[in-house]
Amino acid sequence: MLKIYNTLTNKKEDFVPINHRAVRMYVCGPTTYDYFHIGNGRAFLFFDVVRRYFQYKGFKVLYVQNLTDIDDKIIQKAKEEKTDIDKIASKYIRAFQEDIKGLGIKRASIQPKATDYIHHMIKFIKRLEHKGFTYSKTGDVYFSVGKVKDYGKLSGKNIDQLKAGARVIADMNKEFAGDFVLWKKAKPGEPQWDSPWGKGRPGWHTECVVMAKDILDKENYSRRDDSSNPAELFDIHAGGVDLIFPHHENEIAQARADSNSQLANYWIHNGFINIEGEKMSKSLGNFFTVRDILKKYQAETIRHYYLSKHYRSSIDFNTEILRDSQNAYNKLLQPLKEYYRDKGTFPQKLKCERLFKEEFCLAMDDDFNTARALAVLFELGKEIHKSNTSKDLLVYTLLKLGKVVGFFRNISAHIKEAKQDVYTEKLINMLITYRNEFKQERKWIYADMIRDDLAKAGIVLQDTHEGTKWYFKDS
RNA sequence: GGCGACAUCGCCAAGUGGUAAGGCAAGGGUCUGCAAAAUCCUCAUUCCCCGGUUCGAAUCCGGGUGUCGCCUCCA
Repeated sequence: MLKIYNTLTNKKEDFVPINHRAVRMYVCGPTTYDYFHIGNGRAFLFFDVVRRYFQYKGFKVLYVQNLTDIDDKIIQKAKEEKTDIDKIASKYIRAFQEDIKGLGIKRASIQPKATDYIHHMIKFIKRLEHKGFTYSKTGDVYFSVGKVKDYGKLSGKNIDQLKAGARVIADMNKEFAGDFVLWKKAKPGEPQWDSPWGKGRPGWHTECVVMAKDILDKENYSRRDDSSNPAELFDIHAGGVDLIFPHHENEIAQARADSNSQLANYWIHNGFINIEGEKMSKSLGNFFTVRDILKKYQAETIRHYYLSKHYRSSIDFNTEILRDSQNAYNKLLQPLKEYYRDKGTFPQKLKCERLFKEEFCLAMDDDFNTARALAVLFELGKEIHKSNTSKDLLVYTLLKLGKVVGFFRNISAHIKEAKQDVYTEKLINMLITYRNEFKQERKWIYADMIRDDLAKAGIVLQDTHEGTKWYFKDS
């Protein structure tokens, strides 16, 4: 039984999907005003693994990830670069898709853009207004948090505490510091849409609620038969811990106000990445973009790094830790490389070795304990070396389970690639022949010269029982 | 001021009542003309400190100490 830690209840709970054959997830996506950093990357990648695991278990997965393409920061960036927000947004949406792909993350089933939903949002805000949850002043529309029962349940806060909160900056138009803006009046020169409250744009907290509902409608995900579930629900709504408050809290508040829905049954939040013990964030400026890290490290290295610790813990980032992950991942790759070099292919269509599979699933079922799951893969790798009789089965199992966490992407192509250039291969084989001649004649100096010079060119020679093998240093 | 999390080998990191997974690094062996790579073996009687509960605690309780997060845009 899969157990998931639910922020809503602060407990590990048995996962019971709304539909027993399908899982619907909504994962908060990027605000597209910059390249995303490795902290964002952790969330995107981890929830990709969650999705893969559900698929591995036989669920059909609806994976929705929004793109926030209208927002203060985008407007700010557009001003700085003296261009308009569409250009900024589309540039970074494209970059987002590229970097996601670079990390080996599967594309979401649906990626709604906030600007495509402005009219839906206006309709939604009108409904909230009609039900008496809002107030408006001079063109801004606010949501009155105090009118929602259970406000603060997700983040474990109560309204009185929020009142006492020392750091809530007073917005003169707000009746209460915890209220949030649903519709923002446009300032001159800002992007704007017509609305019953004048020209303006939606506040950030509204888009996910509206898009989530609409998508379930469109996708024909009907309400659950029993009427105890009053509205469309996702199984999972996910994002980083920083989104718990106020973002997700406010989403729930709106859903409650609108249709007494809690939006999703399970709320999952991943921990932060720290730089030298301190939170990494755009506002602190101490961040690394995934784009830059991908220039130096392969996706699987980064993946290993992310998954080596439980997703709810915070995790440090530095170059040593990536180097460790690189070495670790290469170790995992080794038995596969060896197998492939011997057999020229990988085993197909077997069943996973039972014990390893069980151990792996036990780890993943325990609130996605990827660190424990990786340990199972390493044990499996070790076992492949030792085993004479069941190598095929074990190799197959390693490949299959590894893919659940996103490892071994295009592995056979990757191994083959190095040898594809026929001329290179001929030339290097020629040099190897010469070197062997020198070795026969015990002219070590010349033999070593060939080996050393090739090494400088990035080609490594290995003397083995079956003769001299070579490979490119980075493959 | 309010709320919360965490502290396990040199480093990273699982384990939440039954006697310390895994990875990196390190040391040793095999292989080699020497290397490199690979491979095999070794590597925490002990889990921040002090008390308590228990037949039994890294795990539960109480009290310290330390680190971090949220309460503001943020994954």
